[in-house]
Amino acid sequence: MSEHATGNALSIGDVAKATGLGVHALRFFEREELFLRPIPRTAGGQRVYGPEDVEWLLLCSRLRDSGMPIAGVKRFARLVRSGPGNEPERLALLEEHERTVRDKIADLTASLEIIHGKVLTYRKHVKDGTAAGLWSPTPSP
Amino acid sequence: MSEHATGNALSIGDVAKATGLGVHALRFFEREELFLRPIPRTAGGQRVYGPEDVEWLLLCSRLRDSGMPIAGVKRFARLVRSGPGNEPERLALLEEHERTVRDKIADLTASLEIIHGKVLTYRKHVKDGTAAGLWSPTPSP
DNA sequence: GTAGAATCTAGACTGCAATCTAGGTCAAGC
DNA sequence: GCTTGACCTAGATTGCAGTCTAGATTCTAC
Repeated sequence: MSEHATGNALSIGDVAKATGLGVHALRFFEREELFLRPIPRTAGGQRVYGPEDVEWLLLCSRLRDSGMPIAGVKRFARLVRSGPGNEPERLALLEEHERTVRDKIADLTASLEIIHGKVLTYRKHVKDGTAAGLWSPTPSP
Repeated sequence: MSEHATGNALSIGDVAKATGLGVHALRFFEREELFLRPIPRTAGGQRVYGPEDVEWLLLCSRLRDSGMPIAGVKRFARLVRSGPGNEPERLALLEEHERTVRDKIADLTASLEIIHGKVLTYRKHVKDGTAAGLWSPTPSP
């Protein structure tokens, strides 16, 4: 199934390579109903994916990596699966997630500033050899 | 212990309020040796914290919230506890964490761009009423 | 036609980081 | 002095998100 694809059929291993997900994760996602359609099988029962499944998985990975829980992806998948008519709900879900990602970035940036401040302090003290007694959390340790 | 502090003694509940951590988490942190010193106790066995413990916990929270695992915080605490002389190691640990935080922010920003793109697409289609058929992961769903 | 790689299922297991439980003890206000 | 709320320990449990196992089957290449 990996070779000279007659068109676009992909094995689970191909999809794993293409998405960076493990085969276990792909089967898990299917159990969790994160796909947009029932993945077809060969006569022998092996999964046959199409490129659109890979596309979808890449989006799912983005959502997951940016902190959306499986349950959120599942809700989005369910909306998409249920066809046209619920676009405002999909939009709301995405907007909500966008907000949480922005908040996350803001939090990380705030933490980064503090951490970077510590780094600068330590660099200075290590360079000067004046490091003794360094520790108290702000702004020293 | 919460009232008119004679100086600065804090109960576990006070510290929980001050740091946003739960009392369970504070006891857990102590078992994990994340503190810079053994927390003293009253005659009756109750923990007595000082403001410096709160300061330290606030830094720990920043490190945790920015993705440093407990084991990392523990290593840092151990370095600080073991006194002057290892500042270059502390610096290395903080620099390493700073790098991972920057990477995390970069990843989130990349995801955010994709998500925001979807949001824009959905907004447009919902507004136009042309939403039918929207779904394929890039750039539609 | 057969060896070896890849895949299948159901279900058990992992790791992290708390969080909660049970069964008490302690302390502060009235 | 007593009630009520905060606190104590040790250990069990939770939740999330995979990840792995075992044992069987299928597919691919020679």
